[in-house]
Amino acid sequence: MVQSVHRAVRVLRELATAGPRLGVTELAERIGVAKPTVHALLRTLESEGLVRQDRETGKYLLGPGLLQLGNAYLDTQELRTRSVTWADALASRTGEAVWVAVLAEDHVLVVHHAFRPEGAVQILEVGATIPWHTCALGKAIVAFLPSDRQAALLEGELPRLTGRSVSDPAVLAEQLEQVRGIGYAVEDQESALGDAGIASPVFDRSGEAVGAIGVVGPVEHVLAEETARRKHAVAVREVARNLSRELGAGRGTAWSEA
Amino acid sequence: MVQSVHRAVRVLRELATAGPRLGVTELAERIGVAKPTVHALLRTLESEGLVRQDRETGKYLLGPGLLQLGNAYLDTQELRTRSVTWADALASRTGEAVWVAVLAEDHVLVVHHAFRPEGAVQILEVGATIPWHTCALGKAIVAFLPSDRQAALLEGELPRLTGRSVSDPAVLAEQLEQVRGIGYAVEDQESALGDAGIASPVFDRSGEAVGAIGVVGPVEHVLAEETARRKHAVAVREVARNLSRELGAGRGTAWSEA
DNA sequence: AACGCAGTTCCGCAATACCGAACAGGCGAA
DNA sequence: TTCGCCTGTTCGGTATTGCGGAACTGCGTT
Repeated sequence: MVQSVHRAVRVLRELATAGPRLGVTELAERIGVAKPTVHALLRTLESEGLVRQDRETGKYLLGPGLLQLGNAYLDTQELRTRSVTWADALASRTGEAVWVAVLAEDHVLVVHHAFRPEGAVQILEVGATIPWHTCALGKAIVAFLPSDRQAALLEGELPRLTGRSVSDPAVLAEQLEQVRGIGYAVEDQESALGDAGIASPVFDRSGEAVGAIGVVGPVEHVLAEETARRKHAVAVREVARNLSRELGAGRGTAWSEA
Repeated sequence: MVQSVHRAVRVLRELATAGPRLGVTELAERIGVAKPTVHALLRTLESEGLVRQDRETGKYLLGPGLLQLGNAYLDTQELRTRSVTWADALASRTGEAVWVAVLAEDHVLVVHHAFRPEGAVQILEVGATIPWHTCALGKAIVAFLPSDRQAALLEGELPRLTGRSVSDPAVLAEQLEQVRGIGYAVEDQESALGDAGIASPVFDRSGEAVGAIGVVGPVEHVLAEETARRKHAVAVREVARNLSRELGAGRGTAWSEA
């Protein structure tokens, strides 16, 4: 484990989470490293374009090179490239926005976003991260993970984003069991009030859940009446299954075990 | 300059540019570093989520952490957040897609993309990079840079992307002079056949050109007839000026010098 | 069955990154 | 204006740390 690289990434993370425009001194005490050390790291990162220095205040903030690398990641993500057409189809079939996501640590990372066909301005959510237990995408993925990883996630932090977030491991475990039974997961305003979602897991040739696809929208559209909800669930599950086949998953993978 | 951080970034860059899914050995000889060293770097980056290892082949590819950092960069980019409403307005006024970009090294980096109001599927170009001299955005920014940076860019590599790309420094210098005169730059299929663009620079309180905003679309829409072209140019320049004011640029900045 | 090549591990050397202390520049208070 | 305090920055000695040669292991091929 290379120490200086580890510290450099911590610097980037700190700039990303704590407000941007941090000074050398502030960064140094946040990370617990001597000031000159942080300075050297910053200079290196700056020469690579991953960090830039505000000429007026002398403070540091994230650099454009990160966006290029982030975009390069998206291109390597086979799930994303393969999901584009399926996501579009699902969006027009359901009339709702469609998200495709993968699991990164204990958060869900949105890698593709097909806009709702109709409707006003929508902001692009690619790159957004959400705690796994507060969204349908996350529950869909985790439900089909090996049980040791599942247990680890259930024991981790389970923050509450809204009054409806579920933070009790026992309740979540039960929900996951249910997801394994029906093949899709549901979120009812657990990450943002007014928003709901339905999602199903996507598998690749290894048989592991590599991500999930699902619809996201106003709770009135997605979950209001039972018939609409069922129609959405069927559409989502079907698309997820097709996408999985395209990624090389055999018929015998987890979603057919249910 | 911290050596191991520099090398770690080189690893990431190599994975981003050369095809993804590179092996340790291949990376080692590309970068000119011993195999065990690269291995240690990769393990560190993997533990940070910036790199992941394909379990089947053992080869390495970019990780999801990069997307999170790239997105965090976008949030720090004041130009982007401020430009959103202006870009939407410009898109509906002109009926074309609108891009907002900054200069990163000798490339232009798209930080915001407002879709064309009408029209079929469009792919999101945020994160895309284009050589500065092959697009209107790039010429608009460079034209108002300090003359030493301008000279450096003109002396650098000027690759040709299409048969219409301009790679002669003298011709480009003349174009930049013209841009300074009229306050906007034009691209005629210099980065992709069939695509054209018109862009104006955006300034901040320091008076430096921090980016550019402009329309991009089929050459038939953007440059076909003189009247439409002029209308677009006026709209672009006006929006760029308003955006600059919002970023704190005084009346006395470069775009009014022309 | 033997080969070659991949990713991985080990260990000693010394190059390298770390940090304490001192420097320079900008801002606010007095 | 002057002082003092706070930045970001530079320097150089120390020993921690990362480096790479050589050896190991497991897979796919010949």
